[in-house]
Amino acid sequence: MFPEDAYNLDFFREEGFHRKTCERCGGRFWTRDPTRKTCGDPPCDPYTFIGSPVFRREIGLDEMREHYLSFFEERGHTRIKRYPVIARWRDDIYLTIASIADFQPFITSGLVPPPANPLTVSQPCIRLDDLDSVGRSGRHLTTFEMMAHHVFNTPEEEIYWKDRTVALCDELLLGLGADPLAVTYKESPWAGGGNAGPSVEVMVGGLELATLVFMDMKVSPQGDYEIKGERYSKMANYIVDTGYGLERFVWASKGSPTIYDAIFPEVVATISDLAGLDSSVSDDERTRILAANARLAGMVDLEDASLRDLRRRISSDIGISAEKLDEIITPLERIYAVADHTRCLAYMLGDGIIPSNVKAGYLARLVIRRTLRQMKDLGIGVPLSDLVSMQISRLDYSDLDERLETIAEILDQEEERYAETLEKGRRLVKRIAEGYGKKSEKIPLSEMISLYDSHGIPPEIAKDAALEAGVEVDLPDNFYSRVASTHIRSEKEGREEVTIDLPETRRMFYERPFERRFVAQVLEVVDGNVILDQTLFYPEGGGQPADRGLIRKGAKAFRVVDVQSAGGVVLHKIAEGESAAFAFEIRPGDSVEGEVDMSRRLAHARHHTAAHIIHDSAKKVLGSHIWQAGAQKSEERARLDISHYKRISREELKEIELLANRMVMENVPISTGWLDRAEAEKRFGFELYQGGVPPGTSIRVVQVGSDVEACAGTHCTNTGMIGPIKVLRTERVQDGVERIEFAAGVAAVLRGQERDDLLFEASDILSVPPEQLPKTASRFFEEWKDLRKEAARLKEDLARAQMEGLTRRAVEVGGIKIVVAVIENADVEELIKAASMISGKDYVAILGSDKDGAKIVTAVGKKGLAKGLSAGEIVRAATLVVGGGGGGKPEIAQGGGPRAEKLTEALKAGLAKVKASL
RNA sequence: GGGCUCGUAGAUCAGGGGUAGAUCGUUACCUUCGCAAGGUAAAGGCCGCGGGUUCGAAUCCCGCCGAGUCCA
Repeated sequence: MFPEDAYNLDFFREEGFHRKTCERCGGRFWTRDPTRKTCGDPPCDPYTFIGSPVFRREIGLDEMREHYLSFFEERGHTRIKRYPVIARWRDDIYLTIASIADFQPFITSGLVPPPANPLTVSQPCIRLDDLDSVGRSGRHLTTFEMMAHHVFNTPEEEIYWKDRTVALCDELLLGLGADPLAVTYKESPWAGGGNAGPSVEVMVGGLELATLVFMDMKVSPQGDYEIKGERYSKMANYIVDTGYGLERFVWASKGSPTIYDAIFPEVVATISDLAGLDSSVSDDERTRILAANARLAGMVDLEDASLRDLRRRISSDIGISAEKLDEIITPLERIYAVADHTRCLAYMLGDGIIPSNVKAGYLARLVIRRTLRQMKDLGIGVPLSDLVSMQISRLDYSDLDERLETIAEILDQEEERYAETLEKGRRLVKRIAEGYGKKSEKIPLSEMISLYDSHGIPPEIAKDAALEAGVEVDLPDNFYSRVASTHIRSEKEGREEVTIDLPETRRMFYERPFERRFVAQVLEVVDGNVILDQTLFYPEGGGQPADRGLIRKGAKAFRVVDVQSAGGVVLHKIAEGESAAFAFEIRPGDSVEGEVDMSRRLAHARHHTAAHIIHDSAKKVLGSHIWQAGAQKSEERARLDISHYKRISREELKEIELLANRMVMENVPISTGWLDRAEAEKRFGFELYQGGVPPGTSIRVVQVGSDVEACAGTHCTNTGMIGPIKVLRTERVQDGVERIEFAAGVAAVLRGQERDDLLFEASDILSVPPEQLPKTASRFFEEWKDLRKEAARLKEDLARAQMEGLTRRAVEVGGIKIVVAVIENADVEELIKAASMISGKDYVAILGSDKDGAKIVTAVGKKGLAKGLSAGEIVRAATLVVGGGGGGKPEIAQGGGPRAEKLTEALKAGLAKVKASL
């Protein structure tokens, strides 16, 4: 735990606060009220603000946000713009879940200075953890704005720490008209994301309005403090991390029965209208029920089981039947959920998340489908895109019109797709249900899990469809946890960080990008890697592969096969067979000469610059929702993955290619340079970070025409240097991510030639010029299909003719007529046709052919079957002779073997088998 | 990043080593003054693509392409 004095603030003492122990939960808290006995946090205290607001007057979202931000601005904080709700700068989370998430990991760790200090921001956050409670509890939201002020203190400079933080909070609350005696500060150790520290929860009227975290520890196995089972030690930097719930402030100011009524009453009203909500319940009664619901729900965690208890308590509290309560409250819950979810989608899609089956996109789809289900239950007929558009218009996007258009298209497509999935699902369930229905069994749980897991059919919908077919299902209450338990979790392997205790290698490839040779001093040789004081070798990074080349000492040359960077130190890997000699030959302190394979480097540079151009062109052709989702370059080709919600058409692709080549022909210079991070972000925004966020106070910014990216790669000096750009193909790597494969420079010419070769080879085969290939190919294909049908018909005719001749040559054994014959040049299909015709005349057929080895087909007519003959057994006896095997049904069977010369003998063996069986 | 499922006729899907099927739709004919319905018949298949195993692959195995879905 923290030291005893962690919460002993001068502020509390000076203001006459008392430190107390809650008589319900035992937690410590601070209050001005000498008579207070409980900490203020539910369930120790109930909601008291519902119906009796804690602030002076009602304040809406926009006004409250502005009030907060200007309050802190007036007190020395710099207001900064909100970050996107999709955390593109993080690789550990998909969504921005707190204001502090904006500054992790580099700013909190001290690697990068904050954009301002101290600062204030109102950061929209999305948390989907309590999705099930949204709409039901009266207080849960998927999306909320975390208003915050943050301070980043260093050992050199402390801006302010605990006292001023709490003082500011207190001033804010009292300024809004909160009763000083009603405000309590509850002590609560905080830990998360590898950091920890003391925190206070700020409670008013039973509602937690803010949390003030004093982050001053980090995870450390040998640390002195233990919090929630992990050991922590003090950090040099210490950070004020506050979080004020904008929506809760608004709710507290209004005292409405639910938070939803407080923050977007007009959206709730619109959705109610669309749902044609029955207004037979008086507003008074509804308010009473909701207030009771919210008050009680505030006291408990919402699990499915406890929801039922909750309902029972409410119905007895206000004296109506549980059924009646359900009838009134369920549609309201759905309306609230839709109001919340559509706002969540407005932020998600507005900030550029493309729905997908993976990653952040999956979360968007999850919310979309949930919302669609709720809308259907409510009987809302308008498209989801209408509701989301209404929500987006409330946000402040500068390019609203283009966004609205794209988002409407995305949502309409999602809605249509979900309908298709469900329709397909219903058919599938019906088929499965019929299968179990026949056996008069229930549909087992395993089947229900597979329906959900593999086909996305929610169990409720599956159940409905099954009941329609008159089949019961096995559906336990804990269905979803059963699904979860079928997924085995695999532990992620942490990448080993190589730390080398040497100064950073001087990287000369930025100033002298096209210089081949350099002289450097050897600092160290480790595991076949050489470390130099400076280098022209580019280490792998940003999708650009490592350079190769030579390192020379005197007359001896060693091949560099890989170059990696570890903590700023560049490692040059020497070829396997040469590293022993190298270690012997070259020692720390030696002077060596390096030589970079420049044709490889140039190919990489061309592909890298071309990737930026393709990205820019794609954005122009497809829309501003395009983000890079990954990239990889090689000498031969490169690929760029971009976020896009549908397949790129041929036409669009051609347009992208054309635009890219125009940019090349314009031969504009490419500017690269190091910029202060904060300055770069201010000028270019988060669109800089297409390839991820690099660490460091200054970042390298590469500008190619209108495309500006933070990028550490080596680039051409002007676009003309790239040479031609040839787009090769697109691929859908995931739902919502399209891959464009292309080649640039020499590689583009070579790839073009390869395609020409294919074209010429194909036209040579058909003896037509390339421009006639499509027409000719389709003609050939049509003709081939016709001929195939013709051949089948002819084989039928031929078989019939054969049959007539053969039946005349039948032998008779024990009352069964048997045809044994070789049909020259017949394939298996012909043999089968003839044999089945012969057996149709109630003969036994044993036919063979020596086309491509021995082929034997046997067939048995009705009479033969009655006597116990089996075509399968006969063919097995015969094919054994030709060194093969065969089988089939009793009526007809086929087989063969490699030893065609023994065909006649084999047929005899077949006949012998018949004789033996009779 | 991991898991699961599916690509067979225009559509929806059976079949899961041994002659490619059903239903709907299409076309023609019968019936009718005409239409619908009904009856009869026909047309319509590189069984996603490429390898492998096998006497034989739509079917089994591997790879690829395309689609769907659940989870982190």
